[in-house]
Amino acid sequence: MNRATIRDVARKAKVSHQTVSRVINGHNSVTPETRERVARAIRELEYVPSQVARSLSSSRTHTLGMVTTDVSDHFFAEAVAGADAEARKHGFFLIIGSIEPGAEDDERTYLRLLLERRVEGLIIAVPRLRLADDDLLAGAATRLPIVVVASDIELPGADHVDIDNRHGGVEATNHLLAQGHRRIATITGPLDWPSARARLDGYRDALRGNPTAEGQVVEPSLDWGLESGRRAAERLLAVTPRPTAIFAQSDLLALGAIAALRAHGLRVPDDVSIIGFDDIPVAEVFDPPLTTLRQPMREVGELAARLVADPRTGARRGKATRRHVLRAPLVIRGSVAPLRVKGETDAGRSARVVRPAKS
Amino acid sequence: MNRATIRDVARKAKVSHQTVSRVINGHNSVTPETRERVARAIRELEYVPSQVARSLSSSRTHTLGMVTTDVSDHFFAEAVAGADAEARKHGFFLIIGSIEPGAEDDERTYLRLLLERRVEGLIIAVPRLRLADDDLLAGAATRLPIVVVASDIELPGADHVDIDNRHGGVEATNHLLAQGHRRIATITGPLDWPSARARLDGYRDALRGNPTAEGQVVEPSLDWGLESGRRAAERLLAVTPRPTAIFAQSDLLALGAIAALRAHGLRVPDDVSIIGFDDIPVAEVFDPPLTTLRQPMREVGELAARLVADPRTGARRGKATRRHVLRAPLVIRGSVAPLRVKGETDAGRSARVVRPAKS
DNA sequence: TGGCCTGATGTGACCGGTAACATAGACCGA
DNA sequence: TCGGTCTATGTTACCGGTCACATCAGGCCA
Repeated sequence: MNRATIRDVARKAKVSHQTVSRVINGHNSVTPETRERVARAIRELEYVPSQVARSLSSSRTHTLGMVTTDVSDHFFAEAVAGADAEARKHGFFLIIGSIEPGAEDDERTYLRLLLERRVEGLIIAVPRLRLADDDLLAGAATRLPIVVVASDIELPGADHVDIDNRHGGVEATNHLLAQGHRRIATITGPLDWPSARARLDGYRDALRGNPTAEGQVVEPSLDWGLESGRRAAERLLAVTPRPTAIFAQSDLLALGAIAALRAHGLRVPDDVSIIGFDDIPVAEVFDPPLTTLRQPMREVGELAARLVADPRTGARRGKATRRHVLRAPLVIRGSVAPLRVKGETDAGRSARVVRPAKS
Repeated sequence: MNRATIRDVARKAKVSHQTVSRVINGHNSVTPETRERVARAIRELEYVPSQVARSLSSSRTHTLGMVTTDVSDHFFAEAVAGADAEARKHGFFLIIGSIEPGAEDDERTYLRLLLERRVEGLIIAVPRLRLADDDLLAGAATRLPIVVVASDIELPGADHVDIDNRHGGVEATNHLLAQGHRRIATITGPLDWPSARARLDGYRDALRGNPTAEGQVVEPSLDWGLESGRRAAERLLAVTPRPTAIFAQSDLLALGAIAALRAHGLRVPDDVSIIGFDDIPVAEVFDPPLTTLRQPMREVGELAARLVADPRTGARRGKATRRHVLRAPLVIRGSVAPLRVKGETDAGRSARVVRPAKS
């Protein structure tokens, strides 16, 4: 047997289908007896209203779309969780489209599918978005609220939510400087990610702001993972003079680097100080506990969802871009130590001083 | 201006709306010229077909629903990612409903919402599901394919996908036994999770299977997290004689425990061996690298999605329950060491032998 | 007692597609 | 030359709700 419809219920309760609709939607002008009769019919027929039909006639889907980079990345998983929770608070469902690494041409397909489903708002959390000048996206921006997360594309009418990565980069580097370090390397994320570039800019800002710093040592990575951190650290070990501190742009990069250093008999933080970026759960129990910058990922997702779900934002459609930037606070633990001035080694080596770079 | 409809396109291209429909769906019997004319009209009007209307008339939504425990949990995030990828391969979209810890009464609401959206299949990954005898769920099971993940509820007609937790528990414990350990404690997950109970059963099986083992020391936790692991380890430190090895039912529990032991001056694995369960990414770079059982979480999600999306499975509707169990292979790293037989301490203490428990 | 307002309920159109069937030429073999 | 078949296209109903409006019975007031 097929699903019961509103008319089946009506027939059974001996009322019109419109009255059933009224009962379902909790309308007031229905007699208690009628209401009860309809309710019973609904129960007996196991009637479940069709959101599909409802959407078609009311042209409201109560659905938000979110396109993200692979959700197995902790950052995005948290953002999705936050967005989902917030969306529901506003009466929306979240459809996510998680883009597999490598299948980036999915973006457009996804966007299209979401638009076909008539989502009422869109969250785009794809840092390496190549849809910047896509007409599909631009067209969408004129008819529904869009929030862009962690990306620097310019999309007129869309809001942007991001971490203040540049400031984070400055803070991380300054923390190392404040501990007396002067030869500070950085392991960056993939430089086609805006966040990686911004953190690198912050690192440079901080070094430039401190005349005693000894210039840049930049190790870019291909991804944000452990193995990349390990490899980057291996390369840094070959640098002379060896840096005394490392700013790793993600916690996984930091942990990978620590593992590599340990494998070479170097202790953290005694021999090399390391600061990460993220504050993933294990950062705290690692040995040494990782000093890092806490990214409020969940809040990013929540804010994004609030912005698309909130009618006041919707009204902004087509207006100028607005940027919302969340700070990543410094969390001091045990992977950064003051520079040892054992009267030698460091001093001896720093004879070859590297000038701070211009750029 | 409002969204263009199929009839607007038809008017513009001077054909009937049905012809437009044919073009959209790539039907064959359309003249190339007509096709081109329609395609142009579509482009000019920026027409995007409405999946909503399409679903209503074809009664196909191409949507799967997945209800999960909070996706910020690594296990479920991976499962969702796997399910999403697999679903798309079969031409389905995945709507997830992530249940916040604490708001477990959401389950029913969620299920209802998904059914209202006429999902064509359902993945239920809520271990502590209290919907077992819910008529809503039972009714759903008769009309659409359902796969239950990591839960032991009996749902006639649904497939079950799970990790072989009991066997995993046996393997973990046997590995410790094989290294000479006899006093082996376990830190369990929350015991209202079937997986936690199954792993505990496995632990018991293994101890019972080895007559020289010295009985059970069970420390249940309230959740799977670091802090719980830490606290459980604290409690284990008070046990005399102190266990020489610990089977922690999750990696986070294991890492938390290691942190606590370290804080008390005990070294892992020299003083205490620890084995985890999960194989989260950082397990490998931890100090010591964590010996653990690798849960194929992504595969679980993929399999679940395949089962609901595959028409052959759909045909099974209403049939008996089928169970699919995936093995969690042992990953040997550095947190388990052979029992030191320093000729004393251990031997001395083990004077007070504890009989293996009955249960 | 009639007119008007209000609350409860019913009627028919409509949302934007698809499905089923109808129609009109073109081609084709007998 | 004619009926049959095939191809390209059109017509109309229908999916299951909501919306706007119609109707009808009381209650109230002048």
